[in-house]
Amino acid sequence: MADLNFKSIEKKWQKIWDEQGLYKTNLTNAEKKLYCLVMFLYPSGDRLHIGHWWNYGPTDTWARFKRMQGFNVFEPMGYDAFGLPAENYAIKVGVHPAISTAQNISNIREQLKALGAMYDWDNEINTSSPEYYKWTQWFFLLLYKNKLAYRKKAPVNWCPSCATVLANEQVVDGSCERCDSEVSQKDLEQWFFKITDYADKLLEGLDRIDWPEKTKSMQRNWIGRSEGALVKFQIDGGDDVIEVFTTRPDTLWGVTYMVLAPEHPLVSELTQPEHKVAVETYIKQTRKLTEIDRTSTEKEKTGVFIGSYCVNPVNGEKVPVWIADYVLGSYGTGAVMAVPGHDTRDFAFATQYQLPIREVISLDGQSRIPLKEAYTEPGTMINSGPFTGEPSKPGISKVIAFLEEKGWGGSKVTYKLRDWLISRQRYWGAPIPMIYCDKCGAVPVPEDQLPVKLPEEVEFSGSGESPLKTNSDWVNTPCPECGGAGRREVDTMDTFVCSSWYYLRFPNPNLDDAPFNKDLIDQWLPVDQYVGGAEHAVMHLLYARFFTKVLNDLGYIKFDEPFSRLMHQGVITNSGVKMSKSKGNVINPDTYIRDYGSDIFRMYLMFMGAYTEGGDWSDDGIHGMNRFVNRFWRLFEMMEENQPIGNETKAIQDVERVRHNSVKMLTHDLDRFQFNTSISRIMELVNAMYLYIQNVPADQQNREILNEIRDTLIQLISPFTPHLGEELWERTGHSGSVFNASWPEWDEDKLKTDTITLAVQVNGKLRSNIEVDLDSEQSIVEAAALADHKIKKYVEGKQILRVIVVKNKLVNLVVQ
RNA sequence: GCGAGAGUGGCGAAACUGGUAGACGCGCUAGACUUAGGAUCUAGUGUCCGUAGGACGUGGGGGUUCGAGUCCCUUCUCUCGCACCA
Repeated sequence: MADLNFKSIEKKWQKIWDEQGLYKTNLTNAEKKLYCLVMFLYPSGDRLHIGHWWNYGPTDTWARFKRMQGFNVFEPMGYDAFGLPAENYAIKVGVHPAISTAQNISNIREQLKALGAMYDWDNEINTSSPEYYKWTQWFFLLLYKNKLAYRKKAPVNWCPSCATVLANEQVVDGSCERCDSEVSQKDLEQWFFKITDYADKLLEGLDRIDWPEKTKSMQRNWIGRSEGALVKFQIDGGDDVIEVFTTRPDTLWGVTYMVLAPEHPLVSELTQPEHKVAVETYIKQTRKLTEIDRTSTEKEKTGVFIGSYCVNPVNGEKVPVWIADYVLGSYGTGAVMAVPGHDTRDFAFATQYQLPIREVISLDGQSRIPLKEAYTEPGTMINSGPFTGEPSKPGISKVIAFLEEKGWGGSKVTYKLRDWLISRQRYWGAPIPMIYCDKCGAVPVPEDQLPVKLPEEVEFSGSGESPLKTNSDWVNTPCPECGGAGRREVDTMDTFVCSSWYYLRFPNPNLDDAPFNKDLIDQWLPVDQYVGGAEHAVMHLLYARFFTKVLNDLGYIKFDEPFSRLMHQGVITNSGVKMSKSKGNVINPDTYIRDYGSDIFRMYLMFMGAYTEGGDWSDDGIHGMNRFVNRFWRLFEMMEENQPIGNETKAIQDVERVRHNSVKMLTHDLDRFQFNTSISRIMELVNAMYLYIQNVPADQQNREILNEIRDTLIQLISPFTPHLGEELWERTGHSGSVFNASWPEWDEDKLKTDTITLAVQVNGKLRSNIEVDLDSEQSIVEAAALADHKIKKYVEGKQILRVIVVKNKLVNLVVQ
């Protein structure tokens, strides 16, 4: 047995796996199926970095472990291949995105193979291939037909650097999620998916899935369901009605003014001539503010009176109408009834502009006028007409009923969630399959004409005009309805549309008459284990759930949640800074893989720390992992050269105990993605083996048990170092792949020892250790503890008040 | 500002329902084998004082308990998420 040559064994086993099709999943058998999916990757021109390995390596280790536990594991990989970087590259260098993407994919596929994962390469998918995006377009039409896709002109988020609009989810603190540029507002006619129709379903489903609580709460937060009332305020001396949404209808009697968002449609109509200049100036100012400035809680509240009044329906009072930028046009009705006595924002505004503050809720029914701050807690309704004296909490529904009865309003649920804007003014995406005809309007492309292929000949300007516009041959097409002159939609779809359904495609990536095979995916989905970055919490993960729910509603699939269990890998930083190409601090794994091999590198990553935590990159310990894996290898070398031939039974028991303990702990830890502690269990077993082999002569060493432990060791390490595992499995005379061998079992009885060392404490402080029989009675333990010579001096001449015995753990003597 | 999570040796980190803090590893020290070793093996390694043996130790302060890294209160620091949502 020669020194470990990882290069040759990696190549050797990758070739064998490939030839034997070891990782081709038999999808016709869904018994004990396990669909393990890691978020697919964007094929950029860069090499895979440490973050990719951190994402894919451990997940593959987990999948291999599950396979050995007897699961029929399906672990596919694909490419989220549409997107801006390829197009920006085309603008800069002139290489067509289709060419650069194909090149990147073929490079990345090679790198992925070096990782040695169990990917089923026959099931690879590429979202930019016509065979795939045909079905992305089909989904668009499906949503369109079901009134879940619509076109409207609306103020939308515009990223000047990406030269396209963005969905709300892609705007982070007023900046582009992708490039950090400040996002501005533009009025454009765009396509939306009606995800808001699914707000309640998206909320409800969260209770049924095993996801990190944090992610679920982010989604709940994003959906932002809020229950309250809609109240109609008639304009004084006019026909117009201002509708407001409020969660506190119980404070209706405390309204002293009304605030509209500056962009509210009634503003211009209600502005009186003498206020016009001020109002217009204010609106202009608001426009200039970025979303961040406008929604900053730090900012002092501003606003102007527009000259009109409206009437509070419950008491007939005239209240002035203001506009203020703290009221958002996009939430609720874009109008707020201001109750400064019981809302901190209204209070601040009223104080600023000396508007009246009225008290209508009181903790105990006693008035505290003048209020020093808004009282926002529940209490007793006061100065509230017929409701005076009512407790405010139940008062909410009573007032709602009252409003309904009078026709002044009613109950209402509002959401923060907005419809998903999917149009992008870019080239490298799936074309939206719509045609505009002067006679027939917007006409969907008939399904049998899909895919609407991306034309190759376009001009990439990056100007913000859709590049597809520049190919008039492509744009001009007959209207499918009337045959007259039609024009194709020139925007493409957000790439999040492509990734909203890719997990459905993997089992049947080449199906050409449907996006997926219903029978097959009803058996194989939902995904049992999904792994990916937490940054997708309210984007991809919300959109994918939406798609699944739509398909479920329309009867296409049986399940309504795509990912049963979700895990987020942590982030690997470099000196505390998140790695990114733009910062130029990306650590390339290539040199490590060259020096140590993919197995050792993967295992070192997993040993660094908790998977979900991530951590700061340092290669300080990689040398130690190299040492360990070589030590592991040498153990086999030693056993081969100096074959154990005895049947000694005493010392071997210690090794057996470690073995069973290692198997037990590792099985438990691996299940929960606790790779670092799993690895330390293997190390413990290796250490125990070394001790044994070095202390017991080979002619006495228990041959049979050692051979068993040897096999166990290979099985335990294989998910971490798959190439090494296979090599050792073969060298120790096994036929077939170690990944077809079953995961070792442990025997609880083997973990026990006859005697056990107990800690002896006096007044809670450790003073000695005693040896007693396993499961000894309290009286025996107590006597043994008192007999201990070290303990004697702590107890002598003192009164023993209490003796606490924790079975097989410790004894604590409480003395005075 | 609100919410969640975290803070443990020189370093990466362990510790199940409160029960011997620091598993496993890096680094370091000593020894062995060596022409040599940045290889390997063995032993040691929380801090302080020491001869046995002690004292102190999980961000700080307080509490509950026979016993607290773990539970409670308070405070500091960091990370993440949300942030005028009516």
